[in-house]
Amino acid sequence: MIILTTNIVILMKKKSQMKPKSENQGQRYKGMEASERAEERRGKFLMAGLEAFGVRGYAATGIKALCREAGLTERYFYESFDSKEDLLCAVYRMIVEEQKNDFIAILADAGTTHREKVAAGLRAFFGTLRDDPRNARVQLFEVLGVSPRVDREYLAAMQMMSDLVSRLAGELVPGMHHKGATAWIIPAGVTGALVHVAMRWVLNGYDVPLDELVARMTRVFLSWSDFR
Amino acid sequence: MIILTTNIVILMKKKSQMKPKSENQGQRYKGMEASERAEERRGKFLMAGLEAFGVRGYAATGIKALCREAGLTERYFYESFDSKEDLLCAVYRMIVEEQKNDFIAILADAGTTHREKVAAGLRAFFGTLRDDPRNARVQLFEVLGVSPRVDREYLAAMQMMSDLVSRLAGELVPGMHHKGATAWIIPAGVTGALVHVAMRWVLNGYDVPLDELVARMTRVFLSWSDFR
DNA sequence: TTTAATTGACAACTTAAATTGTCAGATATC
DNA sequence: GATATCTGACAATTTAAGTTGTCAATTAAA
Repeated sequence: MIILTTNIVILMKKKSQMKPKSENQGQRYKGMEASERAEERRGKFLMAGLEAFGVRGYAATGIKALCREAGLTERYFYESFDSKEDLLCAVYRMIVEEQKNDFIAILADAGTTHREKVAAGLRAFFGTLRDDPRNARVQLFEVLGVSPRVDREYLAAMQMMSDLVSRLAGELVPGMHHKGATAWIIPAGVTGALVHVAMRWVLNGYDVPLDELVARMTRVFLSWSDFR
Repeated sequence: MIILTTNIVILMKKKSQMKPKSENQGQRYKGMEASERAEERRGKFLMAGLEAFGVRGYAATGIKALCREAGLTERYFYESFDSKEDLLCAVYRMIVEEQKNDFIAILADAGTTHREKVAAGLRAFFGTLRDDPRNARVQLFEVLGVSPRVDREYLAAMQMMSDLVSRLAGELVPGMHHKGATAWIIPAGVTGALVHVAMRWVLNGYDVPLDELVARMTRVFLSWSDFR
């Protein structure tokens, strides 16, 4: 389910942050500050979420199972996250951020030709999905239709991907910057094509070699750069 | 959530079909046979589902609300459907079937050129989405991530769409039939592009005129037919 | 060694929705 | 007009999960 009444946002009431019973603490434990320990626990939940959502699926995973996976208990889950959905968003952001950074690094690499950049970008995208199927499952399937909030995250990520496509295409064909109300169409189309081909590739068990997939999609991508 | 363990299918135990208390009935009411009345009620639920799912959304719609919308009560809902999910599948199929038939009619129309067929096909696809926003919302957004079963329906519909794209492209470039393990890639890419552009178009309130969208996507489609 | 905060295990509570059941009133047949 | 089926309203039950609360065991500081 994706929210269409995009203007209406229901603000979530911030949880009471689970303060320790007595206020003024900050004791060191296991050689770490309280905030460090909390950070570490948060990280464990992120890893547990990737594993559980990516292997058994979001809907099939309960809070208790997540805690077991993380080796922690419910109280610590609610220390760092408001809900299961909240954790999913955090996991998704982590994944998407990483891919974005990889992609930007490739764009910034001045030592390669434009065509090589396209191939490298596509290789980074599809390669990541192949190398960590949990990652693939979460970002391609599990985030779909969870809630209005997750939908917004998903659409924002798609938008970001379209923007990266635009930048890459813009480098390829310097004069092509569309300005009009239809400038979004081609990048959105490319993004949709990449995501959908990735879905099928994953569902079919990565049955096409990475190199071949990259080569083919590179040709498609390049053919598109002509449109304006 | 999309099921990846595609081989495991949990069969649903068929409901007891809600037989009338005494077996051997078949009385006529309001001038109709029992089966006709049941059919009519089923149809009301299909319409109510399209309206409710398409306007308020699948997750936000409860069984009771659905019954109110249909002007019937729970017992009749369970007469025709196993669950809310079951109704969603039925609504989705209804929508997809109709679009498929439209598309096939266009393919069969011998009086037009191939290029005109492409434009007509795209116009049918995008036009339907614009003319009934409920339909658009259900088929583009609401079916995502509901359950493994709905995911299978969705992926089957995408597969069908890819097949139609292949047929259309095959007519355009007669010699292009790929046979290899990678033949699915380009049609899947086209399908993903169409669906994703449609999503953005709907979310942005149909801000680009239909004609312009069709013209632009037609050019993209045609450029693709060259790939093999 | 003593003490107080922290942690882990798990039970208890809460919530929300689907599903089933009851029964009086409506509708056609005979 | 009498009777049996069908229908609609709505209460009762069931189910399933998230969320909160309790308490003993653990860990580090003093």
